[in-house]
Amino acid sequence: MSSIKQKSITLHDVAREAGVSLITASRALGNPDRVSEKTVARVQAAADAIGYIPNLLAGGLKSRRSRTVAALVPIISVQQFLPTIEALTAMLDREGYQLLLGQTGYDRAREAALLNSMVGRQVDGIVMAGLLDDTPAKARIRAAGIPVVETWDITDDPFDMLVGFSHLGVGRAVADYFLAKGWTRFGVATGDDKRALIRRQGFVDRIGHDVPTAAVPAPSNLGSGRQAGAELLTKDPSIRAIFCSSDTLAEGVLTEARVRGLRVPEDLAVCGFGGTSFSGHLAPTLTTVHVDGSRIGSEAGRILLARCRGETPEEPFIDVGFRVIERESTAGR
Amino acid sequence: MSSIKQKSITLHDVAREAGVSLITASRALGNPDRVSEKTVARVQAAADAIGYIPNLLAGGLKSRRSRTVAALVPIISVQQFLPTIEALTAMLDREGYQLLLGQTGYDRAREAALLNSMVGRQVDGIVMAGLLDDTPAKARIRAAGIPVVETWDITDDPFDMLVGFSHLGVGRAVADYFLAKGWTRFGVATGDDKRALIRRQGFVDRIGHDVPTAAVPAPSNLGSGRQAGAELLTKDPSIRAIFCSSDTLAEGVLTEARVRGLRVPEDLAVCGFGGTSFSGHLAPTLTTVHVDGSRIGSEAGRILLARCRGETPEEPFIDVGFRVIERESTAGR
DNA sequence: CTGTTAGCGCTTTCAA
DNA sequence: TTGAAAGCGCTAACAG
Repeated sequence: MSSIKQKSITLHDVAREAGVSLITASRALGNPDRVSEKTVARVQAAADAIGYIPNLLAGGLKSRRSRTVAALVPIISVQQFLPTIEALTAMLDREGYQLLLGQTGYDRAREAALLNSMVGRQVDGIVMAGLLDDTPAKARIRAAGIPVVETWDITDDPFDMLVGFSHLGVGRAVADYFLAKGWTRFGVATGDDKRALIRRQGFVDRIGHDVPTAAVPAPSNLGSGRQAGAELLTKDPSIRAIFCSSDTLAEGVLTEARVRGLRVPEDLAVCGFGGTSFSGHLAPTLTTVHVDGSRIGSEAGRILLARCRGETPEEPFIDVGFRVIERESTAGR
Repeated sequence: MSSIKQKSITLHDVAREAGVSLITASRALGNPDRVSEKTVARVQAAADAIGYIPNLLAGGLKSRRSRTVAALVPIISVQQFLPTIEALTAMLDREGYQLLLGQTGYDRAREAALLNSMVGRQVDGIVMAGLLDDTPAKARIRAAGIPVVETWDITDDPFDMLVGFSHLGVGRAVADYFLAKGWTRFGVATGDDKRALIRRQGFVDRIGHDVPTAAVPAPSNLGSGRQAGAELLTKDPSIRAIFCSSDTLAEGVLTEARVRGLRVPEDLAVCGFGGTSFSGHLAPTLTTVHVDGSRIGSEAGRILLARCRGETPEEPFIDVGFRVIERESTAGR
């Protein structure tokens, strides 16, 4: 197979084949209501017959709409964001938009570079996992007038639109829940990323005093979860309840507890974060803070597409909330 | 923030600012070796000063290179492919390419539609998770001369380039391993996707007779793994060794076995597939078939980029192989 | 080393 | 309802 691209079939060919002008062919395919039904049918037939595929770069150059949206995540393997990406992609696809994926690697220089690259690609919108970092790219995005949706976090000063929830609130809610259960000896197992540390902060604030903490590099995984669990249980064997910054981390703590002969929840209570589907199928089932990542993706897609169509979404600032789901790992009191 | 895009800063502005012609500015930024160092410096300075970001749509229209690559996966939440996507994205990014992500949803009509859309976006290459389905889009891709890398599978008749391994071989290897251990009562827990079923086929072939099988919908998860485990252990309590089509499924089977009071591996041996990082941190640690998904991504990126540069990769058909990693879940004989 | 010319394929604007 | 003209912002090809 040769990599030389033969000259492709253009709208010109379709027009000739259908016996109409270039622009009529364009309209027949793009704005069928502005052309007679008969003509539309003839152009459609011609396009199908010769296998025409419109060049979206050319169209986008003139119309200034690339029908492309950028999504930036730290690393794609951070499972948290997968349902969001999945829902976003599905929603965009339905409207003929495609998703450009970028990985910042938790690095603001790379984030800035990626954003510039996305601006250069004339994306019609940007969805961020998290808040936009304070880089020079910010000004360019504003200058270019590109709609942005920040997600999975909340702030008083959003760049543009936002779909998220309060991580501080999550930490507090878990602390309240633990306190309501009457426990007194707490620990935290956390990834070292910004939002996880904010959840920890909320937890500590509400508990009222500092709490033994094991921090592992983000993204956390089962192995680092076991490690964090081991660290906490070694450092302070009297710990009775552990708040984990992800369900995966929590699974590691559960595993480590089991290996050490600790019963959950009798000897140790464990709470995760994320509300992943697997959390309900562990043994014991895992208490977690559920966040509707899929909804974040579809809401973000919805308000972004609205703005792409030139509308002004009635509510460009959506708090999807969260809820503590009590399961076996903290039950029984 | 308004969605009206003000007229953007173009190369024209840079040229004027630097006091050179348009094309010299273009070369200074794109092919610096064809322009005097002094001019390059001046143009660079001008571009930086006014915050110029090149319009890649415009450049791509003329040069017929969009610096964009499409990656098609069934669903992004199928974890198997994440390391591949991650490595691919990272490699592309280093060369200034971006990744367009598409989800086929295991549906060939959607796959065909997505491929057409990607062709229309003038992608410079396509990476498929799995083999290209036999759709009309195939002919168009060939006609457009777009390089394609099929991954995670193998065939005698690849469309273009390929980086994968034999699923039949995986099934056989696990059967050989089980047989070498001297076991005789087998079961299979599998997702219902094509490649998982081929692995099962290889397993059954080598075992020499049909084997109790629990099939769950792809993508499999911890819950469906527990379900499959329950189904197998109920249907045939004498089962002694289970081959699972993913590590996640295997984790479900391990969990179900534990809940039922079965010891692994004493009462039941379990083997997964994928070689995910978590498999080594379960308790018991999970025997699995390791596949280097990250390498698949980087090799695919490498040969694809080579072709984008007009080179002919010396080896456009790479078998990355696999290997059975023995761990506690099948140890002890 | 630098510049001029001519488009890439499509859609907007204006006119019929 | 249809068409002609005029570019979108950039780069390939050829001159100078």
